[in-house]
Amino acid sequence: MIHLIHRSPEEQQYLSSYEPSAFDRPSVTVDVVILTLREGHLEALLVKRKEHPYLNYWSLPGGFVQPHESLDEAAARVLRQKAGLEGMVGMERESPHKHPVYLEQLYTFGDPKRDPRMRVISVAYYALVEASHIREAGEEIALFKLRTPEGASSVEIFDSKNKKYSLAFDHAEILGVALRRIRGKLSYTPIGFELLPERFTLRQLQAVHETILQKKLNKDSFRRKMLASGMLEATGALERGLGRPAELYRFRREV
Amino acid sequence: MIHLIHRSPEEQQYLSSYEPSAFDRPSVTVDVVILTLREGHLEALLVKRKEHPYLNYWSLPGGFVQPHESLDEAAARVLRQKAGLEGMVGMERESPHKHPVYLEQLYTFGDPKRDPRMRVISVAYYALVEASHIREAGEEIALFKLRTPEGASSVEIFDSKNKKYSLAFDHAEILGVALRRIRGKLSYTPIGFELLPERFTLRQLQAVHETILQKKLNKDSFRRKMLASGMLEATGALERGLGRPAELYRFRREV
DNA sequence: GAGTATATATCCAAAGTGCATATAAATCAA
DNA sequence: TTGATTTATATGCACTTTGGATATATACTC
Repeated sequence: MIHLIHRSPEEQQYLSSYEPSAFDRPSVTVDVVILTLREGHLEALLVKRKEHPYLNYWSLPGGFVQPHESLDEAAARVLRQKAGLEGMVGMERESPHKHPVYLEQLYTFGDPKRDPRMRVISVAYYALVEASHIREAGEEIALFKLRTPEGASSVEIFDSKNKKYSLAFDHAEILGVALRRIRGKLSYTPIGFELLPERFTLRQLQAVHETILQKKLNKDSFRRKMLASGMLEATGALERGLGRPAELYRFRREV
Repeated sequence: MIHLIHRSPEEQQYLSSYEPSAFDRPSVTVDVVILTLREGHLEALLVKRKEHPYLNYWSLPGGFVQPHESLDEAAARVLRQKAGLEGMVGMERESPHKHPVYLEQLYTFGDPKRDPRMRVISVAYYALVEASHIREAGEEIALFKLRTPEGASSVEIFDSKNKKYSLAFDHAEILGVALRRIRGKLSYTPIGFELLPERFTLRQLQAVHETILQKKLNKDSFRRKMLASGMLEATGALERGLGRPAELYRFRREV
């Protein structure tokens, strides 16, 4: 959306002689909160640091923004390189790539002391990923359960054996902002289906919302609200299980 | 919220020998969308550029993030230096300073080509300011009316004579994001009183919401909703005018 | 004091929500 | 095959919320 403007010779002269190193520049990174749902728990994908500072601490996958890539591109690259996922900002999931996931900018963190090495400003993103698309990699990359203590702004993480860990940098704070964002978003968008397969039952969608919001929802009014929103469309197919089969719905992305 | 961790001698050695110039670093600026309400119009404070590129174009007030200040501090500084306003992130308006205003981070813009000189990443903020606190400064700083064309994502600006101008850089886009943010926020927060004096009538608050949302609201249900929210408190004082005097309310910031 | 303007209170119908109950369609066990 | 069980879907109803109309209160102007 940059305006194309005519540049006078004077301006071109100015631009070509411009010396950018006049300012102290911070480093800029992107960190990506990758959220998924497993066994009724909201979990985040974390990577173990192999460098100082916070050596061996678990941290959000991230990386420096490269000179010629946009912030969105940097976030998508981190998603691809660290988690093997194709991310697309703005939930356009119908691309031909393997597993495009919902990706959205979250907030930018710039406390001067958030990294002891130097000034690092981090543009945080969050992604919603269907659990089956995530591959954990042993000691390097793993999913952690999230818990938000009452009234606290940051988040606690637990591994599969329910052992609690501390996060590197201000990443617990970033996770807290991500959880508050997605919870707020649920009140006006059924964003939950980003965590489900393409076709899903209303029950599954409700379970997703309940897990994220940490509270029970009324089944009937949830059904009515979802169907009335016009954002779901019945596929005709049925999900079989114990009891009457349930209609499978899909999100209407074209609207 | 940085974790205090014990640093081993090995780690301290690493930190002191760390050479940060290994990466190409972008410049980082903050740009502040300063919104106010005048004569039933939503307006933004803009400054005329005195340098290339976009010489003599109107632009958002902004500045480079300094090495030792946080992003919030940089935004507050821009507000102070360019508009003479005291900004406080998180709407804590009861500070003893002259005119603390609502200030909140908006979004971060990082297209590699958004500035023709070099890579500049801009962390945008928006501020809500009571019109009486804004001083325009002739040819340098002025308020512009905002208009969002149907379906467009960016914003058009008009001066007091209704002459239309083009904005520098991607600032029209930034204004568009700011307007969408504040409109969305109105649905769950009566943020409108940030644009009013400390004490105001329900009518005034409704007028603010109507101006921002560009649509008429139902008077009675607006009253009920506002009073039921528990966020307003009657002051006992009355606003006199033509007709029956109206109760003056104030926002309950302590809640 | 009459007329006007605006704020506040009351009333009612329409829509939305939480909850209870009824019905439908599958599985499972005899 | 039949009936109990399980889950999905449909229906009914009380309660709340909302939009809209109307009535009343309190100021102003003439």
